[in-house]
Amino acid sequence: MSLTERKKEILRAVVEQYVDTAEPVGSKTVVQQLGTAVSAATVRNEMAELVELGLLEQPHTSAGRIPSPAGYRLYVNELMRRHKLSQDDTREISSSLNLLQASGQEQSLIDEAGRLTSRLTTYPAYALSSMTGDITIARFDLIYVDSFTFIIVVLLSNDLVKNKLVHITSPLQQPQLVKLSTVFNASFTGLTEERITTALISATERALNDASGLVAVIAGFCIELLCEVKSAQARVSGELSLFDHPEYQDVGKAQRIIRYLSDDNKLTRLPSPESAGEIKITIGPENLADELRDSSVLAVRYDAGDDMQGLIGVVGPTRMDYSRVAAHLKYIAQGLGELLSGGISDKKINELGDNDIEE
Amino acid sequence: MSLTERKKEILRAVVEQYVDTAEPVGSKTVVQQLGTAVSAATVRNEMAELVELGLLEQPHTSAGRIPSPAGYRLYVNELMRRHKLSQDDTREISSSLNLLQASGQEQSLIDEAGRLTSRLTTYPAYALSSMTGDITIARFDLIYVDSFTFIIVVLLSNDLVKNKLVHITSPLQQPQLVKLSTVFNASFTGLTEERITTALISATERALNDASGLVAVIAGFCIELLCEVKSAQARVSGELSLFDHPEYQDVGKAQRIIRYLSDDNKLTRLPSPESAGEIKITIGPENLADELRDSSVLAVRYDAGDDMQGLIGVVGPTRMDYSRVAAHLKYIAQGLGELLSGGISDKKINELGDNDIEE
DNA sequence: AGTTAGCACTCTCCCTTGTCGAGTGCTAAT
DNA sequence: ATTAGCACTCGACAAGGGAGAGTGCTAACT
Repeated sequence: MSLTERKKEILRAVVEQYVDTAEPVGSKTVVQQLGTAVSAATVRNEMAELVELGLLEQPHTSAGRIPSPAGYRLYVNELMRRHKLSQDDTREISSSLNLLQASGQEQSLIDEAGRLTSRLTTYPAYALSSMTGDITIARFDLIYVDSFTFIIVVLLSNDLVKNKLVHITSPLQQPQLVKLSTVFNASFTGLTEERITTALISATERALNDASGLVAVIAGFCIELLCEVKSAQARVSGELSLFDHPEYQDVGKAQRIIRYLSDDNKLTRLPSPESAGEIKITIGPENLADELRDSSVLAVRYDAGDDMQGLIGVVGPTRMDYSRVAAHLKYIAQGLGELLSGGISDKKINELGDNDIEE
Repeated sequence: MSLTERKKEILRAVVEQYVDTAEPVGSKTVVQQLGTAVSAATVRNEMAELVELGLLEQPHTSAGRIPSPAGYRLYVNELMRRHKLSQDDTREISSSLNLLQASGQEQSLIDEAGRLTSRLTTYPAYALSSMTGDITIARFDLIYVDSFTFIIVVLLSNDLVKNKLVHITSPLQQPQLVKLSTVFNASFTGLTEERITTALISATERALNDASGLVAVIAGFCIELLCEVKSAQARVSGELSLFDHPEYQDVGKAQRIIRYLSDDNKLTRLPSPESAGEIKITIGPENLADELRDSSVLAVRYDAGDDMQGLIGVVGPTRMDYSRVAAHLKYIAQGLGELLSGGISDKKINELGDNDIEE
């Protein structure tokens, strides 16, 4: 599919104008936008051909043109210019992320990245993270509080610490706790969740001569932990910003999308790019999900060290400033990746070069 | 203010009909609703007087009547009949709460109560909790991981356990950690947040001969914890259900309320009942906040033991089935209170008696 | 052959007009 | 005090018409 240079310019003008105003674009407006001096009539002829090719659409006979999904696609693939983030934007992203980095909580950092994305793009954003590497228990401590109470503290291989206060019915003395913890450190560290089997648990029970079910409680806590940490975390933010856009003034339409986004399972099935830093753009009917048929999704992957990666994405109307949103996404993903993997808090996020867009 | 019995019946009929249909109620409809055999004309006269008294309103000359805020108030205070929860409802509440009780997380139990409230009432719900008693540190442990890493584990007086993994730049050996923890246990336990002063911190630093700022880091963590736990937690759920009601079809109006609810500070300033189990109903303009001027708020207080209490509330249109919502709220609050305070997991929540409504 | 001006045509938007029905307020009779 | 009757008011809805924006087509121009 090779269009004349002029057709491309007209298509670009229509897309950019329409993204800006949300009104069908007429031939006269295109002439104004276009640098080249051609008449409205010429542009009309060209636009008629673009409709023929399926790149533009006409809401009705005597209205201007709007881009079709295929038109957006072509625009995104070939015509889109790189959007340069403003100083304000880069500064806000860097400072927001660096601030949270200080407080240290991984999940809240990812959440914040989502919120930030939503705020800057004015569209709902979602953030997923998942662990790729195996997570195991690195270390195990039992703290004696009183004879009916102790605390389990578990250090995971990804440096997360989890704890649980346990009340028991039959008294227990400190030496017994120490023994318990020694055994657990010996036999439960370094194991992934699947390898903590019932066989292992009952073997441990026998070794410790435990009839009170204490071993089972502690082992259960470990399994729960490992499952929880391994499973992908999804968080959506800024759902309400949908209503700020004219295409979602219809409450039902917006609600369908918000409902869709609130389902974690569905989120994980959204399109995702092949590698870190790439941006995957899915336009209107390219979306498999019915609910998103007239919306577009942009997603970027971030890598945080070897054992963790995730996705940040945005959902909005097909009439979206793809270039601007892509630039934001890419910058945030890069920053997040650096913060999560390095943990080198002194290293500042640098300004970005250019954006690679992947189909 | 004493109305004739018939006026009261008419008012009740108008309120109940309007709550049901959301359409202004005409004299003919009232006659149908009313048991007594009177003509439409009589009802018209009566309704005209009720308008005079400010209890009913007329959207325009030739429309039916709708209740004014004062009308709702009178209805709630004097005319409302007690709503009996259905078996399904009580069963759903009990099982949802008991289920989460098992998993043991306090915050998530409160959250779930909010979600449940929202789902059952079909209105957005909020849930707050706050500690009334003083919270202190009950116990203090430092776990040695390697010479550059240790874990702080803190047991609070309300049985919460918190931890933090700390990386340090200058190496530290286990004996030093033990010493640190002994000193902290001696001087930081039993203190409320305000009593951890900079003076205390520097005194501790001197006592331990600490120049590395380690004491400051640990003390900072303690202060942070105590603040976090003391401050009220607020969670809103079901915001989107607003859109299911005709009075919030206007996106802007609904958005204003949702925005209002998303501000934790404002939530804590919402009206709250005097004592546990009472329901506080605030109708339309009785609300101080402008954003809620044409909505109503129902809130119930729950007590969970001596040192914790909270609020569950619901926001909806003034045209609301106050009786039904109040019954749900009261039942949920009672269940939540029992679960949080007793922790006696075997004791089932019993069916409720009657509801006391407080102005 | 590509480009342009001119012009009739089409369609939406918005305003006005007219009709219908629900519900009222008033009056006079019971 | 209650009721029947009746004129009146107002919103909802459909129909009609003018204005404006933009198109498609044709014929002339380069």
